[in-house]
Amino acid sequence: MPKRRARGGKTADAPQRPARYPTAMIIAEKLGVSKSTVSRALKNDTSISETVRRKVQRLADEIGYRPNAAARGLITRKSGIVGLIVGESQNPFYSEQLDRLLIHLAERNLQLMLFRVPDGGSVGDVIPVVLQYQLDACILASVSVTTQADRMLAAQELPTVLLNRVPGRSHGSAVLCNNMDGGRLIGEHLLDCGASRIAFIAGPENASTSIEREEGLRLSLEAAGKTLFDKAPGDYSFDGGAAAMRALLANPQLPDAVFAANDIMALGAIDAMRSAGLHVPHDVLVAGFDDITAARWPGYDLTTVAQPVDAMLSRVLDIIKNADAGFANGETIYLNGKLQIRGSTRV
Amino acid sequence: MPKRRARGGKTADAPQRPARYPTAMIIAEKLGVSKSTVSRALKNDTSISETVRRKVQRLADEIGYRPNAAARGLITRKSGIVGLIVGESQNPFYSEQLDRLLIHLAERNLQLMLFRVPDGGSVGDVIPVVLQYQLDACILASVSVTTQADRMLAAQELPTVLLNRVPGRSHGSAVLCNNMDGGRLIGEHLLDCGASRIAFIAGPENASTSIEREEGLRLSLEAAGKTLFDKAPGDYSFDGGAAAMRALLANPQLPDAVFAANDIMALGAIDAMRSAGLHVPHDVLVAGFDDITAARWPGYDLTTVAQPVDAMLSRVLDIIKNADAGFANGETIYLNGKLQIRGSTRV
DNA sequence: TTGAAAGCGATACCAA
DNA sequence: TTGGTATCGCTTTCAA
Repeated sequence: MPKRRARGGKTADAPQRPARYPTAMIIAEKLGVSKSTVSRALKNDTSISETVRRKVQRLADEIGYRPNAAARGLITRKSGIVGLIVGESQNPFYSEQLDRLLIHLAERNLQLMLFRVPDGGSVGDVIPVVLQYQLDACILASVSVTTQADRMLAAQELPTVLLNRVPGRSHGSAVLCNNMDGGRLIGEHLLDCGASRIAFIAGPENASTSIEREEGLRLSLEAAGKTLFDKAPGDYSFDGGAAAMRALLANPQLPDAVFAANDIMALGAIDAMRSAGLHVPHDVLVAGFDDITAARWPGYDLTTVAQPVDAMLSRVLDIIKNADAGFANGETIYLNGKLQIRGSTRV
Repeated sequence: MPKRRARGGKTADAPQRPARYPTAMIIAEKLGVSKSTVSRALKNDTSISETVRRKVQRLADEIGYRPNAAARGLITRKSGIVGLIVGESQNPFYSEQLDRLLIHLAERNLQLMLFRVPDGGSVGDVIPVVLQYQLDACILASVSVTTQADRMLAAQELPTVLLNRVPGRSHGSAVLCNNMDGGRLIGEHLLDCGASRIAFIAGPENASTSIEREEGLRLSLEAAGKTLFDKAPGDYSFDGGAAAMRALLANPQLPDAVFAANDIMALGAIDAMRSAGLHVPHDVLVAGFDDITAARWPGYDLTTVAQPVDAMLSRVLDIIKNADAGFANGETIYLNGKLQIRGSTRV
């Protein structure tokens, strides 16, 4: 007597529950071959006779067989899934970047799982969840990585890449836009335009991107024997940019150029100036950073630094692929942005 | 002699490969209990002694044990993952919606896999990939569902919900904003503002959302004994809205109000009017649909219909949950939007 | 309340 | 080139 089976057995005395979807076993039975053969036939790198390969392939296509990713991942220890951890942010730059990321991933047959850090929480809150899924790698963007989270990640065997975040003490890799260089490009350009009273609208206090962009701006000013004229704190949001601009306008002497640490704040700043009856670029030059779509809208026509998004993502995926192959990973890559001169600084 | 093991066995003669992360088996061994017990202990609904439960729980927390989602999914046939299929689109509305979706999912302990239909492709292209992952459900947004894809999905046991898409012949469910009613709201409002020559800027030709919004507009006009004054084709993009507006401006007589089928086109239309020296709202009233963030920017201050995003997503998740429980699903839910009156129609 | 054992569906080793 | 079999890590009967 055959062994008894708890579920879905194939013995006549057990109730048959039809599979919810075709499995390799079903194909094997229909074709009178072993499931090993079916498995081999469907990835055309292992030794198999062409006749059998085609036979299996045809039936598989016919019944719409798709190997179960979970089962495969269990044994191969590869899920084909990359995780992306994002924070709360209405910055359009991230959604534009996300769209590009999906394209890069698709090119390499990878899928994406998206994790969002809860409002007011930190990366550490989602890491336990992330780890349940056998991700091939994990990208962190638009979130600040606490040292605690840093340690949690370093303790795992999950290859991690920071996108536009300065790496902490972990052994993960990072790909960043050269923010300092970008800040310098803007500074030099504003000086070229004849500006002498240049103000900076900063992002959140601890945002490395903002700090570096400011540093680049300062360096270019120093090189020209000048200093930063004014500075207002912002928060990388449209409203924050507008508020910062109003703060700058409240001072007795106005700047003749403003560099906002990102585009969305620059747009807010422009709106605030217009409300105050000022004209861009005639009264004040304005520049941003990121080159989001709205920066190209004629109503703003914003000079900015375009982040090399595709190049950055390409490097991110290279790192993921190498980590996959078992190479040590712990590189930090800076890629230069490109100055986009538009109407907001054209006098 | 014990059975030979190919990999990672526990017999002394086989080479030991340490687990890459803690498993239930490891906890079981350390605690001298069976892995069944560990499994039971961690979901506190099965019968287990409180002593053992706490003991297991503590060690699990200590070594950071997280059950392998793939292995669990293999047996439970639930992955805890919901898929979202999106098309190519730079409409900010979708990224704002995505952010909300992540929040709704997190509340129910669900994760998200994101699939993007390749440019120029159709949903049918990604369905085979989607099916490899044992998703609990699948949401289709911002993609047109071909009848072919419709059939592919209907043939699967994958609960599917269309978001703002009119359901085809499949047995899937759909949640939509009441676009017709929204169009009516805009029409009535524009008439209230004294407009008499109302033009419409349409979305892509086959977009049901655009067709329905137009229909609502027409109904409200008819009710007032009027007809649509003019219409220009758009494509749901900023540039498309601007181009459509220029087309309207090229006609001998100008409209005194314009309703764009979505916000992003309305913004483009406003920019185009300003470039042409026209003033909004004094020369022309403008209204959109969606209530994206940029609609609130002071530079646009756009009157629009706010889609009830949270209510819609809430219904989507209810449907998913019910489908999960095995209830038949084939409902179509319309939720009314809310008119947001702003400066672009305030005279 | 607990443990042993049978799978979930696939891959990969080994021997034939 | 093929089939048999052991596993991946977990849940779930069934028996104790």
